[in-house]
Amino acid sequence: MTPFTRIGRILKDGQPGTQVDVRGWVRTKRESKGGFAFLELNDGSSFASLQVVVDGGVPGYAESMKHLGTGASVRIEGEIKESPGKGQRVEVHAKTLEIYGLADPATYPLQKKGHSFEFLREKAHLRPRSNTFGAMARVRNALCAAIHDFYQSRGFLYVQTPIITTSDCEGAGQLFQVTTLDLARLAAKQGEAVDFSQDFFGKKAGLTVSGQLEAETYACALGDVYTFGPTFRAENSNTTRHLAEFWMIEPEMAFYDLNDNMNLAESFVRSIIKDVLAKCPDDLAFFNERIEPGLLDSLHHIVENDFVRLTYTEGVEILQKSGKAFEYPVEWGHDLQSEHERYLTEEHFKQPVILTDYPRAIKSFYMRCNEDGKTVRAMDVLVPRIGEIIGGSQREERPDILVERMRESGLNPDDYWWYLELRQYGTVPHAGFGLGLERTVQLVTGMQNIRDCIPFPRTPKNAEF
RNA sequence: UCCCCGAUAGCUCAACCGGUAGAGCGGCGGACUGUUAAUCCGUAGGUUCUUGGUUCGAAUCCAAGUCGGGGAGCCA
Repeated sequence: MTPFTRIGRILKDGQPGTQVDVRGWVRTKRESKGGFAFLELNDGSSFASLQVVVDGGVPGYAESMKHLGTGASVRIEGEIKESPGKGQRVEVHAKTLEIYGLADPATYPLQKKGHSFEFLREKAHLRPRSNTFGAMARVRNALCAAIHDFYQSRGFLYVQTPIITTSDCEGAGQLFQVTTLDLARLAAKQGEAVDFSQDFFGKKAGLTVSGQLEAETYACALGDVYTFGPTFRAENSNTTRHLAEFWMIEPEMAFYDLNDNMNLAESFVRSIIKDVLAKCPDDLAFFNERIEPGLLDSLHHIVENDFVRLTYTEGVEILQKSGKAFEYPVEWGHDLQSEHERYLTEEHFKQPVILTDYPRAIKSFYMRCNEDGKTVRAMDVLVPRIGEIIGGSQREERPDILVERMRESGLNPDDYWWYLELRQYGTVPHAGFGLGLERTVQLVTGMQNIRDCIPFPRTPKNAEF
C-alpha cells in the first residue's frame, strides 16, 4: 500500500470525512482573490480529475498560489467532503499543500485549452498529461490485458519470438538492417561488396517483420501459442494507419483449419472490445463525445453481432454489382483497394467482414493452396474506418507444395530449411493470424491517426524521444 | 515513393489586387467569497519555415529544399 491515495479511488468510493494524502499534477487552477482557490488534480488513475479546494488559511497559500499553475506537481493532505458544486460527487479540502515541482506557465507547452494532435506529437513526452493521451494510454493498457486474458484463459502459451532475425524476405515488408559493421568505412569503400561474414551475426540481419514463422515452430510442438511484441517495417509509409514500429499479436494454432481460425479471430476481437468497454467507461465516453461521435454504438454493434464472412470471389462480385464508381476497377486477381474494402465494411454490410480464399498470386507463400489451384486459404478481417485489422491464413503443411510456392515467390527454400523441417517431421494442419495492436487502439478509441495510438510513434523521419 | 494541401505571436488562425502583421486563447498585471474550457478590465509578445529569384517594394508571386497534414501504394 502506498502512503497516499490514488485519485480514481477517491472519486469512485471516497467517503466524506476521510483524511487523505493525494499527489498529482495540476490540470487547472481557478483562483479567487477572495481568499481561496480550486485545483484540478490528476494523477492518471482516472480520466476525471479531483477538485481540491485550497483555503487561504492553508500554510504558504499566498506564495504557493502565486507560482502554481497547470503542470505543477503537488502533494495535498486534506479531507474528503461532499461537493456543493456541480460536476463532482466529492472534493478534497486541503489542510496542507506541498509543491514537488513548478511548471513555469510562460513556457509550459500544455494549456488548459485543447491542442492539435500535430502539436502534441511534437511534445510526446508531455502529451500523456493531456486528457486524450491519458485516456489512450489507459485504453491501450486495458486492451493489452484483455489480449493476454483472452489467450491465457484458453490455455494458449505466450511465446517470445526473436526481434532480430536473419531470415530475409519473410514475405512482408522491408527489413531494418541490424549491423555492427562500420558503415562510414564501408561507404568509403564504394564498389566493393559487403562481407557480412564479418558482421555480428555472420550474415545479414534485420529487425523482425513478423514472428509468425518462429511461432509456427512452437505451435507445431505445443498446440496453441501466441506472440505479442514489437514488429518493424522499413517501408516508406506515410498514412494514418502505418507505423515503422508497431505491436502485433500473432496466435498460431496446431490442428486449426481456416474456419477454426476465423472463429478464433472473431471471438478475439469481440472479446477484447467487450472487456475494454467494461474496464474504461469514462475514457471511452470521452472518446465518444470529443473524438468520434457514435463510437460507443459502433463498438457495441461489433460486440453484439456476428461478422460477415465471404470469399474474395464473392466480395469481388458484390463490388462489381454495386454500381459504385470506384477510382480503381474491381477485377478478380487484383488485390482489393482501400476504397473497395471500405465499401464492403462501411456501406454494404456496415459491420466487420472476414474475406477468405484470395488469389494465390497475390498472397504469401506459406498460405495453404486450395484444391481449385487458384486460391489460398487466406483471411483478412476488415473493420469500418480502419480497414484491415487482421491478416491470417491456414498454413501450407504439405512440404512439396510449400517448396513449390517458395520457388513461385522467388524465395530460396534452402534459406527456410528449419521451416520446411516442420513439414518433413510430423507435419500438421495449422493456422494463425496477426492483429495490429495500434489499429485496434484506433478502432476502440476512434482516434484518426495511428501515430496517436502509441506512446512514441516511429514513422519515416520521426524517431525523436 | 506518388498526388493534393499547408507552414504567420506560446497555441489555433486571419491579413482582399504585392504597399513593413491582427484576433481569440494562453502568459503577465488587476477585479471578483463556490469555480468547472470561470468571467470582466488592462498589457506585453513577430527573423511571417529556409535559401535563392522577380519587384521601387514580398507574409503575399516564382524555383528549390525542409518539415507537417490528407489521400494512394505497401500492410497489421
